[in-house]
Amino acid sequence: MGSPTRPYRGVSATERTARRRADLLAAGLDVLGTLGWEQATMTAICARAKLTERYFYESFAGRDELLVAVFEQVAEEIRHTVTAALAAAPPEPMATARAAISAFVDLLTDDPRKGRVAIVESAATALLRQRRHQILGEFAELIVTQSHTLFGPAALPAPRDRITALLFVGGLTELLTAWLAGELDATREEITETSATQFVRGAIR
Amino acid sequence: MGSPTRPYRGVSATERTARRRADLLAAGLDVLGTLGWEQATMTAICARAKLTERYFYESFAGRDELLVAVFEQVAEEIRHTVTAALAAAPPEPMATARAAISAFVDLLTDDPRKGRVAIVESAATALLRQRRHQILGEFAELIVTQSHTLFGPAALPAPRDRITALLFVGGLTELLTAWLAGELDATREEITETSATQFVRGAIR
DNA sequence: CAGAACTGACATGGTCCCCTGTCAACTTCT
DNA sequence: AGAAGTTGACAGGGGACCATGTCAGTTCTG
Repeated sequence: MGSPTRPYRGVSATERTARRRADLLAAGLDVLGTLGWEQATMTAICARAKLTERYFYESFAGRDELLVAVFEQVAEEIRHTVTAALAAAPPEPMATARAAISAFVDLLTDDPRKGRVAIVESAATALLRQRRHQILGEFAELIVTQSHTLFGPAALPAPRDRITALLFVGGLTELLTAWLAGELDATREEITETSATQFVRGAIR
Repeated sequence: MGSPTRPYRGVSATERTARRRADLLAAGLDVLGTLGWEQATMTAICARAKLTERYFYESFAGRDELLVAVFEQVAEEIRHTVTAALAAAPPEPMATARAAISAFVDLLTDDPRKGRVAIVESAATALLRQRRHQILGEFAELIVTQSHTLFGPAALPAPRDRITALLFVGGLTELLTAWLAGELDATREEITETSATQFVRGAIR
């Protein structure tokens, strides 16, 4: 059974495999984001996608590879949303921080599955942790850049800029974990406002 | 085969089971802290402890229960070390923060297995995450208390005090993850100093 | 229309680990 | 010394999931 090459039901071969891949990713997001990693088995994901295991291997080498792909899809969406919010915000520290943070929080709360995948389940396996860690590092880098453009020479010098940025992104994820779990008696505004304040305070010399 | 009740090789029954439990915990710390959660199977832990699976069930209901116990043992050690450092430090903000943070960092670097268990592997399963999260909350609470005794009326009001504390403990774990993995080009002093500064800055109105 | 590709449902073997059970060797107590 | 408790080594059933295979039915192509 080689790769399919012919159209079927009016759909080309490449489009069919692409569609199946997308279905698997959607099913993966659904299972991982609602039932968690322990339940996110190949069989369960295939069942939810209404596809056979054979089509799993058509697009992914194994379970981990799909889960990483799911996570990266969410991460990419976050990155896109946040950079868009950064671009749209007035070039003033508090406003910029507020815009970026609330765009992030909105994304995670609008679709709780993405929130859970991005923040909770992304620490389940070694491979996922590795990617999560790497992406958090990229976000920290983004924050470093922003700090320097916002504050210029008043920004922290290296390596304190990066240390502070890591402290901030890591803290934000833990904070949101607690908040999304309902363990923190605080409003959305208190969360974003306090976080933004902490960022602005911490990013200057 | 009920619970053992007689001495054996000069050791009482309760002491023997306690010893086996301790051996299993030590083996669990070793495997979890060096090979990671995926390898931390009951069989592997029993093999390292030189005990049979039967003695596993003597002290623990299953794999998860032992791993949680391992984590809590490390957490308890951290709590003890940090509160001792807090008590010994001069009652001045920067000195207090420095003392607590470097005590924490020392513990994690002196025994890297504990570092990995406390920070990395503690997010592996749902049960572990739950405990980890809960304990991070307790540390945040500790920070809140410290802030109020250190800064008095100048400390942040609720819920901003707690938000900031969660932001800080979460950030510290992520920061140390990156640093312990060697991905951060910074010295131990830069880490503790920058973290302490961020805490002191963030904890006041 | 006939043959080949494609699809979905299902089956099968394999692996790993959990969990229980057996048994011989050793220690303790009577 | 003999009976009973304790220990370590190992065997084996059971379950979950992975990975591959079979097969009938449908759709396309020549």
